[in-house]
Amino acid sequence: MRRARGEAATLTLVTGGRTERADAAANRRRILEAAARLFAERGVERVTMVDVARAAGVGQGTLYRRFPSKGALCLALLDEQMRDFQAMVLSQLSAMAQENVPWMDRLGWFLEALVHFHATHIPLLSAAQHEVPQPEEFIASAPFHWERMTVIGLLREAARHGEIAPAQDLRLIGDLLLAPLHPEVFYFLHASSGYTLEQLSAALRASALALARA
Amino acid sequence: MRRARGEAATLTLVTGGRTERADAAANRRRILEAAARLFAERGVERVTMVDVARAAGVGQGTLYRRFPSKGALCLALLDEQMRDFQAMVLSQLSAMAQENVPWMDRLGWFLEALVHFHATHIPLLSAAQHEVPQPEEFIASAPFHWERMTVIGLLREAARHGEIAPAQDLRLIGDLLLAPLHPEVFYFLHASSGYTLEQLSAALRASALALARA
DNA sequence: CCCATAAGCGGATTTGTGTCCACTTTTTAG
DNA sequence: CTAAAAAGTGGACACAAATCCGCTTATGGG
Repeated sequence: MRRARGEAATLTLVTGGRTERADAAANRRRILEAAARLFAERGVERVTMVDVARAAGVGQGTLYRRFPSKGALCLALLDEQMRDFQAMVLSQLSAMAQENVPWMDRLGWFLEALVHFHATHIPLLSAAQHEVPQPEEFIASAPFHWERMTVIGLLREAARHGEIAPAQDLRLIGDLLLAPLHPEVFYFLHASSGYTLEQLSAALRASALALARA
Repeated sequence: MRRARGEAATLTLVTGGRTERADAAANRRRILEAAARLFAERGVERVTMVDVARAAGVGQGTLYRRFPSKGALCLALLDEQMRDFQAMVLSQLSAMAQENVPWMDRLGWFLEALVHFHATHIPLLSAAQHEVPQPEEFIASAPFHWERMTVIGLLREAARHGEIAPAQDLRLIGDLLLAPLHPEVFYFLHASSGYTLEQLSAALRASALALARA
């Protein structure tokens, strides 16, 4: 497994003084659209990167320049698909703020929303997690990072408002709450072990309360 | 990614009327030893299957006949390395039974033992989980299955002895407790997020109590 | 011991992920 | 407008995981 070349590309984009070229931006768009279509039709595993490049009308070098691995391509798609979800979450949390909903109830709601989002996106989540070259890349990615920050943030606010004990290591509690949402664990729980989404949601809500108040 | 051929080999071994041939058994031994050595020296990722075959003095076809993927080889090694650990666990649980230790304390001890086992075997655990062709193969494997059965078993005994409420869905609680021990999650918690083994052990013990009594 | 059968063998080959680098195109400053 | 610099391109190529199948060997029954 060789050094991921996209790292260099990423650094170039970040440190360069120029904006992204128009042709490159258009190609990126094309690649993402082709990948989304092919993955939805055939499943990630049965689509090769050559397939994606062909469907996008670009060469392999172009594809890899932009997405250093198949896993990175999946993560980029996941990031896009999460945009709407994130907007919905922010909107709903806003509405709850207007109504002064208890923070732990907001957390419970968010965990349930996560369960449903993960359930409807399990193919791409699972592929993203499995296709990244380095094991820890998935958890360190932007989508999972956002989930984590939100959970920990809600816990912190709950503590600040006296709903839970402030001495808790809230970061660790947040991480423990999110562990079952790791794609492989989640797939095992939902698809293999047969727990319903309602069961999982209820369990996470109960966990949040139990852990935060223990 | 083509159909795993080892499935056919496995079925043959199970349904065949014959015992394993002596040469095949010896080759299997040789392969496992070579792999253990090379993986320990260079890390799983830097060792190719050709390296293992050469070191074992067998051909590639022989290697793959026995271990359908690199991940399966890792799992087999993990299974072996877990033997001593399992024996130690059984022995310790026996000793606790003699002393009538509360079941939840036994569970807490087991969870802590798991944390330590996972910490000292994270390279192989991580590789096994990441190298298996199908995402769910790891969790369904024998080592993880044993962990799961033991945790759920201890919870059930705790309920039977009135230490925790029996109405709980103990299976789900056990699964939630084990989620942070999934290799990728565990690596993230311990190596990336900086939680010590003591912190993780304490958190799992507290989780067990909180979840089971909630 | 012999023979038939089934298990087992291995190295050439395939496949998909990822790399390489000479060439092309876009952008910006003068 | 022009030239230089930097971003970007793509298809040949490398590599490691995995497959294939004709050939070999071990086993058990007669």
